[in-house]
Amino acid sequence: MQLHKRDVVAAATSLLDAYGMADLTMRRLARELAVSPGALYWHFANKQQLLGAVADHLLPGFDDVTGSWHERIAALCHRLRDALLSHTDGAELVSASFAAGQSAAMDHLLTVLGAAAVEAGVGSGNAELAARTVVYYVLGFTADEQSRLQWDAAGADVTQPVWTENPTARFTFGLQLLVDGIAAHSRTRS
Amino acid sequence: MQLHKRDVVAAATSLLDAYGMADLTMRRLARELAVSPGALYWHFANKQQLLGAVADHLLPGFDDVTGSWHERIAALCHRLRDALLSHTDGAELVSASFAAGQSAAMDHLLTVLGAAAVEAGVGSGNAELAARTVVYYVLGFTADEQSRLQWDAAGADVTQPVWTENPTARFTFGLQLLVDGIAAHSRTRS
DNA sequence: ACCTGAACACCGTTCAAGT
DNA sequence: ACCTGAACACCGTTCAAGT
Repeated sequence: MQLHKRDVVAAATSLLDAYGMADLTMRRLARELAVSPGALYWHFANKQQLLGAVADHLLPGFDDVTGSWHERIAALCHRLRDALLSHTDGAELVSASFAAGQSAAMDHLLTVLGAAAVEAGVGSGNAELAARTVVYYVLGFTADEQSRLQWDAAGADVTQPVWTENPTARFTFGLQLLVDGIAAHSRTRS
Repeated sequence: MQLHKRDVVAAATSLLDAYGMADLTMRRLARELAVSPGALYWHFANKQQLLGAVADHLLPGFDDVTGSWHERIAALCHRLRDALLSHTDGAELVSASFAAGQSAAMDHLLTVLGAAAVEAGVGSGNAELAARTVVYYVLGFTADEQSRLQWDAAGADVTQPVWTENPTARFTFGLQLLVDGIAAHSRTRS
């Protein structure tokens, strides 16, 4: 039976969920699919491209978000965080794919966030940067949160400092900081 | 002649500068130092710890920064960015070490930034998060900037989009956004 | 105390050759 | 067009044994 891109991505996703990024290797994935490692390179140019496809598979849509510009930013960020937290090492995977420019979904999110920033009154030359700043925050915060979560789940019973409590409330606070910053720049032209 | 931690870190730094993170391997480093790979494990528990030491070696001090809280934040962030840009893959290395909790220098920066946030009037429970948000921004922005810089330098003559011009001005703009956000939270208690 | 030698258990990627 | 088999050139880490 023929191997399709979507089968590879599905198998990679379940490997990720079960064992994490360190065990998401081309060889292990090939073994899981009962093909030779080389077979994957017929469908994907390299590992980065495959990881980008996995990232896009686990990310949600970002188009059906409505409301004022700051409501949209908040909703988009919570949606991104939720998706990342739903998969083992999700934040790490998406961060890497975003940095490598291999995630179409993240590029699209940037566009949608940029539009919200423009609506907030940020000059169009700076809107993309405002959008990127928001993305850096969500990825950084969530990667941090997730590594602590997974560390705890792995049985490390070290008592965490106060600041790891109420992660959602803390996430919202940091987000509000960015939204306020964008609002303060409403009168910035570019 | 005995191998010392500082020799290992120095050799690792020059390997990094010359060939980048992908070639900064334990085996290659051992070869450069004319020792066996196992020798490195007498001085460092693992690769992450060694990379953390390299990160701390290339980072500057963060204590002699004066001025108002927003001047201090700006100065600290510019100093961090400058250090990252001074070494091949500097942003990537420090990001990884920070995420892995292996950089004492970054932990210290967090403290200093947190103090500035407290002085800005952010509740002490949220100051650390404000500090982290600033760090996520600097690391994210600079990693992005540096990967484009290094790509160009490697001879890719693709015309970059408008938004890659004036990186320092763009960096300052994004930073201002965060500073404004922190200022807006001056009356937040925690 | 500090290091070697050699092994263990892997990697990503390429490519001639097969079907 | 799609895949196998086998190779190429590596990895990080461990550990008995040496000095």
